[in-house]
Amino acid sequence: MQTAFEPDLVFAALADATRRDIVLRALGGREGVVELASHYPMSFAAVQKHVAVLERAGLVTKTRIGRRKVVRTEIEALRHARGLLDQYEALWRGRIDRMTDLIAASRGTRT
Amino acid sequence: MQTAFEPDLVFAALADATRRDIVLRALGGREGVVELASHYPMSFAAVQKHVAVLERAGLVTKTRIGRRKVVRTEIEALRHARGLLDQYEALWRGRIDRMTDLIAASRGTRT
DNA sequence: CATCGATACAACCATACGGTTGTATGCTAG
DNA sequence: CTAGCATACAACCGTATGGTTGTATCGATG
Repeated sequence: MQTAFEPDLVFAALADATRRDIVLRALGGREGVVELASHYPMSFAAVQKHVAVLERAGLVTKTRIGRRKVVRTEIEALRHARGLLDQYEALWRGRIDRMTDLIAASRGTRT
Repeated sequence: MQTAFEPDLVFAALADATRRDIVLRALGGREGVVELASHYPMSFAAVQKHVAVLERAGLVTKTRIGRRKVVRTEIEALRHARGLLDQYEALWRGRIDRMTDLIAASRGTRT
């Protein structure tokens, strides 16, 4: 079972450049936390925390391989986030339609 | 000129349920800050701060109408955020393609 | 001009966040 | 079993965030 989609956690996780970069690197699903950490000018522990944030948000998963844990991006979570923004746009279009309807209605039927 | 798209600010702004709701309500572009505040169980000043966060992120704009300032969602900013997630997915597909290429290449030419 | 309604802003508090270092756990290899 | 690498976690620090209340500004109106 996957982690439930929590918009707060997902958007908060994406609100940091380092974490967005980790998401990109983890698309390959080959690097462990040490390899990931080597790319950033901060301590290993800091990167580990970022990975933990991404993991809680469901954006990445870790799978043990030997003595390492490989980090892999969950593309579905990204799609889910995108879908939420899609909904906003759909609602927006819905409002436009409704306003258009109102205008049409008021032109036709007064009141 | 519009506010530059700052992923950190945009995603951080979207990482709060109250702010996401304000974005939805402001799609209509009719309510002032007081009207918006009336929908939430917090002080007027708190809602005002949320609106300010959204404004800094470029997700909403305020326009003076009489003595009120009407808050309206900038749908383009939402599209922009969605576009970034689209790019992630595109990159992901790119990786798949590249991996497929690698596999094909290694089948042909052995390392 | 005095007032009132709508908005803005400052000061303050508690908690969360991003970073650090240090210590503990888990696997793999000799 | 011991050694060592990869990972995890705890404690700590400075700053940001989300909330509060109180005061100040701005614009319309009597």
